[in-house]
Amino acid sequence: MPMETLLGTTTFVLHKVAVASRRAIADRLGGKPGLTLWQFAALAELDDQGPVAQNALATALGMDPSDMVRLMDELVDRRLVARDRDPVDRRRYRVTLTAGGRKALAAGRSVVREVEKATLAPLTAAERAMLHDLAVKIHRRDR
Amino acid sequence: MPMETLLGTTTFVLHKVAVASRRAIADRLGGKPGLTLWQFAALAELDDQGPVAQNALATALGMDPSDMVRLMDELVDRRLVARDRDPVDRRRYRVTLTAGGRKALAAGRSVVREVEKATLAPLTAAERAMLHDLAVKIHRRDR
DNA sequence: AAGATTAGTGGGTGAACACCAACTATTGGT
DNA sequence: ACCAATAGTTGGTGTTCACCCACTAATCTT
Repeated sequence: MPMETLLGTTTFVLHKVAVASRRAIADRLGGKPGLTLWQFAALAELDDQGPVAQNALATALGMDPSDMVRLMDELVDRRLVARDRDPVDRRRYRVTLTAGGRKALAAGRSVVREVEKATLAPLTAAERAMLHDLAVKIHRRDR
Repeated sequence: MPMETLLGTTTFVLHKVAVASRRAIADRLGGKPGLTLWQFAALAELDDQGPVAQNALATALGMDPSDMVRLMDELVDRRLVARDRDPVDRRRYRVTLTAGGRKALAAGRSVVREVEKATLAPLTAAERAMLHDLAVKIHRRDR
């Protein structure tokens, strides 16, 4: 594999693959679950962390707080999350997943699993595990 | 590693890594070589394929022909490529790398190599090779 | 009580991206 | 000669993304 071609650079190929799967996931998240990628990520993060403030959620996902507001506005509208003032510190919200939110999250996860399965189909189970490990290893130092 | 978290989905982590390295490369390409990612890709593709028509270049890179026009306009302006009508079919251009273009490409490549090296630093040489193989394997079926 | 800090909000920006329609010049098919 | 198809060009579109500033309400510091 020639080192000088675009296909010879790992990050380039990685990027191609990642963007393709991102688009596939985004497209299919827009279907049944009716979620954007960010909305899905927010729901997933909420599920991981339990009730949190909007701000914490925003920084956890590496996005601007003002963008998080608008994201939450819609999720609240659709009753996927509940946004109540934190009684301890009334500047903050306590954002929690509703039953509907959990349902949407589950639907989203199954979409992600499907696409992931299709994307990684050319690999054996061992290779998939290896790829995941390597990606995580990079991601850790990288952040 | 829990399958249900965001960090448990391979494509998600892959995407994070890929986007980070893309940004790093784009930032540093903007420095000394003064190139955008697309411009760099075009130069690299030109070097791979030799003189080609703009259209062929556009489809090779998966971009719109009209966007390629504007990209080429700037590269021609900066004398990084020469754009001459193909004498055989005068609808086409024969786009060729100039000496300056080759120089810019070399500078770009060294940037890419540096960033790639830094990005993949947490991995051993064997792991880097493995990662590249896996990425290419996915990319092939995926296209 | 005053001033600094933090959470959330609203409004807005500029760049990148991925297109699309309409047009000219040229060529190939018949 | 005529028509269809192709290469390139121009001038747009709408979306996403990643910000930034100014502001309110609440809290913390002193």
